[in-house]
Amino acid sequence: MREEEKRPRIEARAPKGTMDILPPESAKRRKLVEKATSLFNAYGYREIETPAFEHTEVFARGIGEGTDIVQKEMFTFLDKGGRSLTLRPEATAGVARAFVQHRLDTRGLPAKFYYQGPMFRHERPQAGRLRQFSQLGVELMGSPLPVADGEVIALCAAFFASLGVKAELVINSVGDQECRPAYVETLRAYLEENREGLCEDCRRRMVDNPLRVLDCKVDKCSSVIERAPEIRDHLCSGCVEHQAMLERLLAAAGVSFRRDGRLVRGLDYYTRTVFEFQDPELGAKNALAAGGRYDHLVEELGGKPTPSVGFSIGLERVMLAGPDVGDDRRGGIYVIAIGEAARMKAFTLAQGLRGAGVCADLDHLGRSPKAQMREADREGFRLVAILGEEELAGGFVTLRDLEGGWQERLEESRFLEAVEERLRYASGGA
RNA sequence: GUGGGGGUAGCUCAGCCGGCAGAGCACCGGGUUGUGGCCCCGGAGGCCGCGGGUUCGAAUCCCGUCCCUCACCCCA
Repeated sequence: MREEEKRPRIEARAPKGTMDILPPESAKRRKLVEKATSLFNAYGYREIETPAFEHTEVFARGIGEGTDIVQKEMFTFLDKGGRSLTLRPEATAGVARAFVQHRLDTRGLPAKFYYQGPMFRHERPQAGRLRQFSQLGVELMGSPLPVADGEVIALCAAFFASLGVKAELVINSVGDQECRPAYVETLRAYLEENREGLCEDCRRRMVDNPLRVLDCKVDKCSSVIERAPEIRDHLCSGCVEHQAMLERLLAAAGVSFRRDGRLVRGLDYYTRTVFEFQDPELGAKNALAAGGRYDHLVEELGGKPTPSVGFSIGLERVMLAGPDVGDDRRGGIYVIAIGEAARMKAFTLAQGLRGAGVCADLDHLGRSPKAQMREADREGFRLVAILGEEELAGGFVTLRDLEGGWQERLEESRFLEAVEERLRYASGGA
């Protein structure tokens, strides 16, 4: 005991960039996830779970050695055999790896998966950016056609619509292996000529990833960027047609969008379509969801060419956008015992209710009737069962409705049926 | 990795021209020998982030340090 007092206090705090999800919030998140996954199911996607960490090469190869994610944002560690492992910074590379490992192409294409779970990036946290965060997403693998892009984008739009979240869709094409290399060279040459007008970061970027200069928000660069050659004017005919068809599909589906030639995503695997759903009111971290086509990722990881498209939604960011996941209705029943004799009865009554599938709780602190009542109210119960000397003697239970305020006496034999009846009107239950 | 703001009760914050550590909300109890919310009364709850310095005296001034937060880069 004395020695324990000398030990320094432990830091009872979640690590930087991580957070605990506490009750009212946790229920809201759960509802949001359920809403999303049932929507994914409705579109024919089935769940895939991949590990929270992979061999580091999966991400280095898949996402791209030159990306910020791989260069500075990965949680990487060695296992006891000296093998390098990395906590997944995103899900697509792992899904693609699983696709290759299990020869999922042999089950018939396209393969449609959704996933949900924590991702990890070693970054400085800020609003809407955490080191551990949750993503929900889908992958439609094996189709090169614009209808695949159109489907996943429409699905994502439907998700935001169902939550009443305003999310503005921005799309672009980053070209493919046929036209992008030439464009990148054109762009690099242009930037080289105008390096005087670029910030330091961009001078560095133009060497290993010129596309990202287009994303720069530094004022100094804006005039150079505005006059820069646009990918749109350098796409090959295949990419032009793909983009045009996608836009027609979106228009036909009633999905509105904005084209932005400067939208460039930070992952190297994207080809042709890239898109983001942005919340203009959310501030700096305004991308609620993002995705695109990745026609060569599966080959890159050792599989057959498998053109694919997908997106992922940032759960925490959607939560910040104030999604409508329905009201919390009162439900369930709290059993109040008055007097010691009644406590035994209250316990068995609660057990009986629970056994019948009714949400029921009771006092665990031996508190006064008033305190039990207050507890029932605070915890959001719809009904209260009251058991006292009178009830015990008369063989009945007093049932009170906390929402309506009325109360009634019920014969014990008819009690369960009556409770179920009342709660049915209250919809759902806690 | 770079810059700004901030660490005082569970939460949101006041106190900061040094002089007894406060408010609102939340929590617990009472007002109602067995009845919630509203109201009234009471109670509990603090290494004033941590370490050092100045001073008779530091939440307050100085130095260091850690942490949180917002923003940049980048990203969901």
